[in-house]
Amino acid sequence: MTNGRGRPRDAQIDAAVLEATEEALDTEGYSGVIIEEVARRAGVSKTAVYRRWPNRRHLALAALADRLGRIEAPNTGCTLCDLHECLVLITNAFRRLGTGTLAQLIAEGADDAELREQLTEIVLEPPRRAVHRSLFDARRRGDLRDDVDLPLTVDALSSLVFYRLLLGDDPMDPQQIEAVVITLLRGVAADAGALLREFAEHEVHLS
Amino acid sequence: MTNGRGRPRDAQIDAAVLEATEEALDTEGYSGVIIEEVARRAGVSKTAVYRRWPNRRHLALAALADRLGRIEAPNTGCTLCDLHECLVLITNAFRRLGTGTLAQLIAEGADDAELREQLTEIVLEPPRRAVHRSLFDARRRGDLRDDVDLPLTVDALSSLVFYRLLLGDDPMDPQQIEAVVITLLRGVAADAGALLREFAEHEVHLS
Amino acid sequence: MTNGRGRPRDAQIDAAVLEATEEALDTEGYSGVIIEEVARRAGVSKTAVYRRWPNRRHLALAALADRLGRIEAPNTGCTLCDLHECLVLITNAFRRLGTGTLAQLIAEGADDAELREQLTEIVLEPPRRAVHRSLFDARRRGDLRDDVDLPLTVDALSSLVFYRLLLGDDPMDPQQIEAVVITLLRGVAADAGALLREFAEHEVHLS
Amino acid sequence: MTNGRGRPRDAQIDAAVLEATEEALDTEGYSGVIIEEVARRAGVSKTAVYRRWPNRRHLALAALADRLGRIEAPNTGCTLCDLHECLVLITNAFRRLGTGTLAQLIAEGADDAELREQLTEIVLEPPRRAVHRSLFDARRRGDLRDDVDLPLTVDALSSLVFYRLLLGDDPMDPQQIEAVVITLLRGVAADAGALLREFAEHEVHLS
DNA sequence: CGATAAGCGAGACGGTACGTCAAGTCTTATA
DNA sequence: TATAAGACTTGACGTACCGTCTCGCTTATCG
Repeated sequence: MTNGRGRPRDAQIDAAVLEATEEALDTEGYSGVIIEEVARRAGVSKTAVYRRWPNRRHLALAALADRLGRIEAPNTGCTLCDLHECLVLITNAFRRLGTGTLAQLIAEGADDAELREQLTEIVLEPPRRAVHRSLFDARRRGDLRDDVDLPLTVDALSSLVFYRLLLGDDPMDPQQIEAVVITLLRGVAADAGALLREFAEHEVHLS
Repeated sequence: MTNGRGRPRDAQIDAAVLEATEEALDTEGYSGVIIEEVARRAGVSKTAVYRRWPNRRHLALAALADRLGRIEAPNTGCTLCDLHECLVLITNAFRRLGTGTLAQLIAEGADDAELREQLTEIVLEPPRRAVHRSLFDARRRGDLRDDVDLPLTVDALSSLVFYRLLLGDDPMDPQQIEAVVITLLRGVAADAGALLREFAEHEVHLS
Repeated sequence: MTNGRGRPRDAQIDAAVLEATEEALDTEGYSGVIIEEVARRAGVSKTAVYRRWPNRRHLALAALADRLGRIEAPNTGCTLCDLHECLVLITNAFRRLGTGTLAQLIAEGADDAELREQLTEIVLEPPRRAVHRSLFDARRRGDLRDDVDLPLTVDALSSLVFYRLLLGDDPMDPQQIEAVVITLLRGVAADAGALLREFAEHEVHLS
Repeated sequence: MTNGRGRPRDAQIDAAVLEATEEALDTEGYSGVIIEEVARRAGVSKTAVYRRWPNRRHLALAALADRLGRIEAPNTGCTLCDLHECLVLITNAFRRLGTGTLAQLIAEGADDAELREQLTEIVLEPPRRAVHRSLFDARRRGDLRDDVDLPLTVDALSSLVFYRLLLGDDPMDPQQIEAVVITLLRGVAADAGALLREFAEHEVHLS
């Protein structure tokens, strides 16, 4: 792409801008991400910002992605444990985002297909994949009924987390997550009793 | 409140402005709600708009509320039917909203506690109440297990609808709703088999 | 005109509004005469104000006229004394007006012939007439040269007072007025020496 | 000051805006100087205007100053000629200003000390300086009495011009100026007769 | 005495312009 | 090229005040 011709981009600028953006996101929310201000705080010119990200939305998204990091699906062999852990991870990862930030980005996505795609890919898919992975393993182990609609179940589980983040007064706590996972598993498990016993055992070990 | 003193507000103006706003919301989304333009289209002055709603956000919310209207909890005596019907109603009510509108409003709520409150009260609570009502009746009939966490179950059901509206590629269709309701009910039902049989019967009658 | 039919106007309202206007004029200047505020302070409705004065300009002018009151030409028989007294009266009458008020009214007169006329008639002419009267008497007494252009001399004398009010850092004080009157009289007097001697005598009497 | 950093201001914008403002001033008067309109006519954005002048008042003043240009004191050696010429120059320079413009600016000065200062410095002082210069030279030549109060005489002469511009039905014409100058000089001259003879001679030469 | 004609307070209404803000683009000079 | 600085366009915001109009109510005079 940039094949060495001319002055190379200063990598420190990328970092400084992202940091300033994250800070703005934290303290003021998305609408507080004012490019001129971000640039000033990063000790950088507006030009340098726009050279890297085409607009505010993408900058914010980049900052978000930077912060979210990776969510890895746990794999303990205990279905209930895995799912519970998954949802806790997701909740925590998003918790620090101001409510508005994610919503705003979703909103902006309405006018910008590319953004929507990136948002999905970067922010939404990773947690979904983790949940999917856990359920997939569970099914392979024979823990789930054969007729379970996997994608729908993935949605059912992750939706609650996002819903509470976006619209609830506060995000889910571990007990609530446990209750939901148990309830839902009862609906999809081949042998719910066995799963619950296994889960109880693990909990004992943990405590 | 306004005890007849002074010239009364012209109710037609309220109506005209809301209509113009809804139209803008439909065709351009939230960011297309430009007060000056809305006023112009409603044949009304900007002042008249600002006299009623303090800013764009509140206007948009009012228009939304106006459009959403009431969602009434069905009461057929068949738990599965009720819940299914509920979710279908909600999905349809929100479907016509541009994706972004709701998200945008949620986002704006981050900066405006009053708006957030109204948003909850006006937009979010009504569907929740309908679902709650259905579940409440079901429990009274003894259809649900005694240890069911009702509010959490309400969330679990409504969350999926909103999640798909906000973040999904498209909203839920009736089949998917059915699958989810069945799955979830399996987790909370006192006697899932009975409920399913009843549901099947009703469906026969309908077809 | 208003032949007694209907409820008669409340004279107290006229007074209260004028007073409030004058106060506004004093403290904030013409641009501080905000009708709504004036009405509020007078304990009166906007309607009542507009029923009496067609607009802000006329209201302000009325308040000004109310305050200026009458300026009577002195007639001591001593030309220099009369003129001096005249100019002092004028200066004092206008002194309390905020600089801007008069200027603003003049400015508004550019768009409003009626206002301009009234402004001239009510505010500007009275002092001019007093000066004119003094000079006229002086000429009749034979104190002035026969070829003196009376209107121009009137202008020359009053102009300085207004100039200092409108554009100067501060209005004229009595010493300055004396200096000017003497200088100008030297130019128009039939026998300047005599007039000065007479003036000196009067001053002695006064002290 | 601006040491070459950043994009330099476009001088054409200054010019275009001032021109548009002057035009508005001429055709509509001060109240016709509508920033949005001026910007449009200058083919420039409102922001660009506000970057240069903090508000309407200052813009109008700048336009005025731009138009008034310089008034240079004549120096013919003939006191009467110099003064006459001075006043004619001033009258002409201001004649084209709509009556209201100057008055309005004076009025606005009441609320804005900075404006008042600039107004004095830019608009009022130059003509005063020209008159002062003429009188100063005259005194040096011994044409004036020794006890003459120079500043006051300057005021006496210029005041009439401004008075007629602001409050008169029309500005002074050369004959009137001549009459006034002669009258006033009679009051301050060391030897009025000599000055008048000199003046008469010059007039002959000119015709 | 009741109809008629104002006056009045409260406040909605249309209108016009204001000055502000931030986004994103463009133009210099410098590194 | 990249960068900093900052000018520039664009488009909307929310505010302020003007002068008008519409209510419901009060006060006078006239028939």
